Amino acid sequence: MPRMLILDGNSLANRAFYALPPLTTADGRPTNVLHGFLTMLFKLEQEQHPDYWVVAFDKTKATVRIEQYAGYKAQRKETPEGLRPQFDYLKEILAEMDVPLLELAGYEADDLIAAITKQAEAQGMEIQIYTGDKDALQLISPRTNIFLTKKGISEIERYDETALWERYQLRPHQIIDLKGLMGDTSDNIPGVPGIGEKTALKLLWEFETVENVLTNVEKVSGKKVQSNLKEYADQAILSKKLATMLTEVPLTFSSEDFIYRRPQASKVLPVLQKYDLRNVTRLWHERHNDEGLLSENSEAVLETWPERAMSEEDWLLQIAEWKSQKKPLTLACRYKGTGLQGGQWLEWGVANQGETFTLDREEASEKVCQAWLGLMGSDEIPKTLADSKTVALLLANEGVKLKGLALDLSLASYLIQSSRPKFAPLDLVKEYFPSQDVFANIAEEAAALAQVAPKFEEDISTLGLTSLLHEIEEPLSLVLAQMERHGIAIDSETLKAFGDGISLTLKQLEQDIYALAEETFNINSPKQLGTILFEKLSLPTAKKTKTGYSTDAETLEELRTAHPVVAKILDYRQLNKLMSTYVNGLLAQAKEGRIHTTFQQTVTTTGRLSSTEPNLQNIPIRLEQGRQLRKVFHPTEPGWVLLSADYSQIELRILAHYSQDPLLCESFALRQDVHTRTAAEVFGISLEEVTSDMRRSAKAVNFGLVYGLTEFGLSRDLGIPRKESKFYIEQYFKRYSGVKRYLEDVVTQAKIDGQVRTLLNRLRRIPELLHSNRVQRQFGERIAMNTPVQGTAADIMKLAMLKVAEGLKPFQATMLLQVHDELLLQVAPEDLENVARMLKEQMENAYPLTVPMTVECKVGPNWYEMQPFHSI
DNA sequence: AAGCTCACG
DNA sequence: ACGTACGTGAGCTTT
Repeated sequence: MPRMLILDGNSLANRAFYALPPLTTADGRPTNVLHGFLTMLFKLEQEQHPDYWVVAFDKTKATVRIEQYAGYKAQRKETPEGLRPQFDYLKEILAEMDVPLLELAGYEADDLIAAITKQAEAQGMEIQIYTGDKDALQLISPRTNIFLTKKGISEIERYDETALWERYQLRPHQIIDLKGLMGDTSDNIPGVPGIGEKTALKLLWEFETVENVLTNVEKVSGKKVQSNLKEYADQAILSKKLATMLTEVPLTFSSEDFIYRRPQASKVLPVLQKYDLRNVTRLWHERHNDEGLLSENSEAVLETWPERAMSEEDWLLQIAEWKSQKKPLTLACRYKGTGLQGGQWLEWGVANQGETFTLDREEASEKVCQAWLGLMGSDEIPKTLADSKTVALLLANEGVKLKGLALDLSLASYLIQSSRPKFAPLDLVKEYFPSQDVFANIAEEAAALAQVAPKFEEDISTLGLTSLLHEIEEPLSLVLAQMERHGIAIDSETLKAFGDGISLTLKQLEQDIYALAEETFNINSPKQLGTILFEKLSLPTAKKTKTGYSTDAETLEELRTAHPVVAKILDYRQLNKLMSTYVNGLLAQAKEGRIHTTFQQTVTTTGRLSSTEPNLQNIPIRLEQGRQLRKVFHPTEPGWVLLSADYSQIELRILAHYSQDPLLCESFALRQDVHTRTAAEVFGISLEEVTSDMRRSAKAVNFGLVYGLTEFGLSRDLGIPRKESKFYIEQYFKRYSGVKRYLEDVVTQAKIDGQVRTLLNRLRRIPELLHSNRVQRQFGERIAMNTPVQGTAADIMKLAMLKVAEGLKPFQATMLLQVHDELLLQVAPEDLENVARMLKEQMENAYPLTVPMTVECKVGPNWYEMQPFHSI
């Protein structure tokens, strides 16, 4: 079916104008709408592959509707100054892109859209309408879908009849009735006073149309509503009329007028340059690069793979055949609950060589289920999945260990483009089959995954990510599944008691603060707090945020001596954080004495893991009061101990390895305290002469290096003048010129490649390097400096986790948590010595660098009382 | 849903 | 003259 894209130029331009910051050309002409609109258009072009497209614009002044109702759109503000000229720029660019434009004196874009839609439907096209205007929902039909901009313009929500029903329980033709009753302030459609969306919907669910509501007005519940309906009956009818999009326009067009022609670089690039549209230009290039680099085929359409109906006997035979012939299977799974908590599989979709199957838990016999689970636990059947960690957890709930994982498509997609937000099956398929909209059933989902799999494999291979995927990320997902499933033991009683103590102090602090402020207010509200501190108490203001006064800890620390309430607030903040996030947060998550976090493996841009629900990677440690919390984490088995292993200075060691800077390398080779050594070099003194203050400064410099050092950042971190931080940085780079050269080189190369890589070849694209905004570009430079370092640390830790998981097998010990450069295990006391030795050995040698890696082990009865442990 | 604040590496 | 250290997730308030 040919596909037509219709864009509401005015509506989308307005959205873009308000959603985006005020960008301009070098000579000051506004361009934010151009950015927003064109970005969207390019994306649509790439994802939807239109056969026809058109952008409709209002041709204002005397519209037909003004004759009907003088108030119509009277409310509407004048087009803002920054927006008006952009319509002309936009039309100029669209013309160069060969995008058909449509406008007609006296008519709004709305009406043109309605008219085109009607004709296109008659010609049997599929129609997609893009707008921010909900009125368009009235045009929904089996052939026509509406795509509404959600927040800003970057997110789009698709509406068909089903989606509309789910959202409002209305049919498309009732949208005008809805507007008739509730009105629309932005279009100044009056509606009926006192009737908003909720009441209007209720009325329409009962009476279907405005006319029917009015006929049956006596049956309407609610006195006020009823009397308003009577009084404003005419206005309701008129409002409905105003909301109706006109399909009769004095214009005939043929589909020829709207044919999609591929935009020509020779015409488009110059006009993009004319308006300084560097981002859009970059997008243009990216699109063409991507097409060259990746095996995307815009014409690709999924094949329909037939589903075979299966009796119990068929299933048993089929499973036996797969097993004996070691057939590779692609699997999709529907389940209830989460993979982790009481999750149960409901349906499996299976795809194999052009055929698909559905295994339904309700229908399948016990025998078939057992045979199937046998297949899942078999190393000999290669499996392609979209989310192996969840599947592994679901199978573990059935007592089966997932084996034979051949390809995890979510992980593959993450490695190809780590910044891509979603990795659900549909998103994965859409990456190569952009026109795929929904899966009819689980079998079709499996078939789609099976067809997308070779494309992922190909791109993974092209990008040099094969071993990172198959040898690290995929096996790691199964290790993470085990860790999540095991969980970590927590003592809820102690935690509650801890919370009770905090509560008491918190109440007292609250009273003290109210007394000192001489009024009660919400201390948790930065806005109210700001008013009290900076207006009522007239404390000196230092920093401001977008929305008002800044009241963060750094600001308040400055004011500590200015008023006694400030210290109380700082205490309150600290305790309140402990109470809400940690005491209450963790208590809510504890089940049967354990906490099971979820490790996210496809979230960070650098390759690190993250931890959610709850986040166990940010349990307090820096301040003693919060650190106490760690007492509640303990081993699950009586008598066992917790064992932790920390990489020491892993990121600086990686920097040393990358840069081969002689001083930095030597420092590690000699196993010196690296911060003391840095201080000695920067201040030009001997190691013995370094004071603790000098060491502290040097430590901050070392930290900063990894982040992409700036004078500003260092001065803020150390609380020193910019001049001083500048001096430190200069001194540092004089002594450590190898580091300087490396950091310069990595940025230069990143600008050439548009990406950086870690030691294990993990890739991060850095589009920020091409941004027109200098701040953004510098951000890109810091990313280029930081990602290889942070990412390599993540690579090495992941590799170490695999080796440790393997090494733990002979022992009574479990891996519990990973906190970026630390692993936490629980161990039976008789195995402690051996496990600690293995742990240190495997971590230190996971991926040898040119400088030694060191790992510090600690042991204790809980996560608070950890003492250094040196194996013999 | 966005902004602020703050916990961790 | 600007606005900045890198990477996360959660709770709370305000819009």
